[in-house]
Amino acid sequence: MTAISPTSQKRVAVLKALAHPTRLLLTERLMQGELCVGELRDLVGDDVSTVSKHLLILRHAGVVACQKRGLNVYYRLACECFSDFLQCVDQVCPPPAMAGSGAGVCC
Amino acid sequence: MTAISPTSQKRVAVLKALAHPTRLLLTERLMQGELCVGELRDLVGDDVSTVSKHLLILRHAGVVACQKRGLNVYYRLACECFSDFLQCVDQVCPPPAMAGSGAGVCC
DNA sequence: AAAGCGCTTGGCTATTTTGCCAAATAAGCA
DNA sequence: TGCTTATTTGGCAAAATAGCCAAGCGCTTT
Repeated sequence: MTAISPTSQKRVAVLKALAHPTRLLLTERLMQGELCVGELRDLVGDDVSTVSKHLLILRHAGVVACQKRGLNVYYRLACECFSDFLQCVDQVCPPPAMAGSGAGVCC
Repeated sequence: MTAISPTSQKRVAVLKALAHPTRLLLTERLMQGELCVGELRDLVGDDVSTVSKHLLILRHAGVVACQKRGLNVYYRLACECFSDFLQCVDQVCPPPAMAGSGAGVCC
């Protein structure tokens, strides 16, 4: 019955935000640079409203940030360390494609 | 409508496994060393069957591994790089408690 | 072999999440 | 001002997840 610490709560929020195929795809794509909602919708193929809600969740978790310019809202990563983060995820247990490539130091 | 890559699928599996307060707590605790299911149940306070199912999810994602010894099943982290992983999570956007401590390089 | 202990699995309900449509809002343009 | 475009919000039904109880299974001990 150990209580959950504020730090762990924040971790869960970030992890939850990224633990969805569409939201991870959006975030991975934003590593290449900012995009507006319409462009992101084309990328994932969902309804715009759905994409907008996914982006809200990512924003809420502090993963992405946005800026309105004219009619468009441009989204970008809230921090550049995201590629390091993905490398860490892959190292927890390397994905099949990378197994044996030496990329994962454990498992 | 971009398809999800096998690598991203694996990432989602890992992230999903950890994106639950109880499962994150279990995993954080296993950083200190292996424990059996009964001990982990005492830690989180849920029903044993619930804990067992959480552990199955973590095992399936490759986060933890287990070994049966006598009557008990002992769980441990599948790889030692997990503390690095947590640091990465915290850096995506530092938790309130660590904000301003210099621990997070971005946001 | 029978009973006890630790864990897992099956099954069920409650809760949460997802994703669509429709409507509302905001900003540029005729 | 009114129209069009880009995005967000509300609301709902479908799907996924969580957590409890009960039953099953494998070891160990007697």
